[in-house]
Amino acid sequence: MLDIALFRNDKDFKKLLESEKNRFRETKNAEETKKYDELWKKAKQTCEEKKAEKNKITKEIAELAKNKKPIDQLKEKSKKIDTEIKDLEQKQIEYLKSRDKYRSEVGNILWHNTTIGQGEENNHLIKCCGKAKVQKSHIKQFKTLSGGKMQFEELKFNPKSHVDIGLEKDLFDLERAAKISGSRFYFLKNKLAILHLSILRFAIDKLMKKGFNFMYTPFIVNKDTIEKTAELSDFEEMLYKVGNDQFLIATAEQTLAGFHMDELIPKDSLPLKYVGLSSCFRREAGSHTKDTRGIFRVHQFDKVEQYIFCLPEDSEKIHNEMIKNEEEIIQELELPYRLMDICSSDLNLTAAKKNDLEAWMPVQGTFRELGSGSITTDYQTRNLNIKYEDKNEKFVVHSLNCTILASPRILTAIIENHQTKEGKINIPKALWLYTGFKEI
RNA sequence: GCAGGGAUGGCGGAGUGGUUAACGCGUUAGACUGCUAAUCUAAACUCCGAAAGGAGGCGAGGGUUCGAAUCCCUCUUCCUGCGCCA
Repeated sequence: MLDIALFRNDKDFKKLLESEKNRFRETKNAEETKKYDELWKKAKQTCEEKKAEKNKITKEIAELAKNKKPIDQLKEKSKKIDTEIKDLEQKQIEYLKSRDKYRSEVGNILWHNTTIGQGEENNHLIKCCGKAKVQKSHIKQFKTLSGGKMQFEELKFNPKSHVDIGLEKDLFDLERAAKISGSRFYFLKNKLAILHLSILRFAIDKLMKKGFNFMYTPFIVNKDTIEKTAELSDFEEMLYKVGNDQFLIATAEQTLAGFHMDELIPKDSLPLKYVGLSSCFRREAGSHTKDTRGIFRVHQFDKVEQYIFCLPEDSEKIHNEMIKNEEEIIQELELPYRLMDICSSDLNLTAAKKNDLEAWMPVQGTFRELGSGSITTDYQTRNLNIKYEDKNEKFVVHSLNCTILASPRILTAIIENHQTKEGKINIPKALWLYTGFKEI
């Protein structure tokens, strides 16, 4: 959540309200936060005055007891104050709870160059990369979606969807998965399962070469951690609860963010760069009709994720680096993609800025998200209490996250883009060493 | 799973019911001497407050007490031993 100081200072509060308006959100959360903060402060003050009074009496008793003098009268007085304190304390706690409930619903302050706009159609196209294979009937739409900036060649055959190819070539089993687990589950089979493993390892090796620490993280976190790393809406739509108070992670971002919880990080060790591998679990509630066929949108997948802790002034530079890392990987997988700046209304609360990388899908005739990277400033790290020290003063570190790739989603892009007229799937050269085969 | 022992500042570590959580290391600032070394002095948990000041803090949450790091209960977590196990 945001620094409470931003709500107290008029100038900052104005900026904050403007940011909320630019997100096309009501300013009620911010206003209620401010209101309850003031109530809390007042209640706290009166409560502390009572406590001070009581502490004074306690000290007097200690003095009397030392000299073996009677203390009964003061004891009575102290007990009386106690009941008053209890009431005041109750009030104080309630105000603080309300304050932070509203505060957690205020979005991060938008980054200076975040695209302001409402609705997906206002996302801003940053760049295109690669050469797309486009069916004749999709050319017009392709040109619009790529802003006319992307190279393409017309497909000379009718491409098959990843679902058809997968079933034809016995690369996954969806029916049996549905029978034993439910919809949106899958068995990956044979060479496709190998490709899945290969692609993860390929990505991890690449990032380790860039100096990232590789982390294979837990898949389950406790309530405390999930509350500090997820947003309220995630609990309703995304997260699986297991056991009493534990949750399956929806992304390694949650474990990596929590890795340094309650730590004071030496300034000169920043930035701390992590690349995590984990399975991810998502309920996908509220997306019942979307992408139901195949392995594009599933309840369980594996993801390689970058997560970096850094100094506030380095956020933007590092964000760009992380996006570049993602791009490099997708380029080596020879997938045509576009990079989008997500507009303000479509940002999650944590993100001040978010860029999505979307691959061209020749069968659907549209771009689909492969991953995204966000500037989150100190929004998560404040909850997690991760600080660094500079000249004996403590500051909250900043953090950023960015996908490298998620599989099996990326497999759908590979299958559809790299299929040949003869019905084969070409494996990108970069993966040969890992797969041990060049085509499926 | 069972039994025993722990959890105190950035780190190490004392403190077994009474006013201000000792001490050491490291950090920062200042002084001093050719010096960034040594030495000396000071500062540094969190919250409210412009400040003066006040409140809360010893893994978390409760309780006993005028008063709890210290006593009691529940939980979390770590260590040791035993058991089980891919």
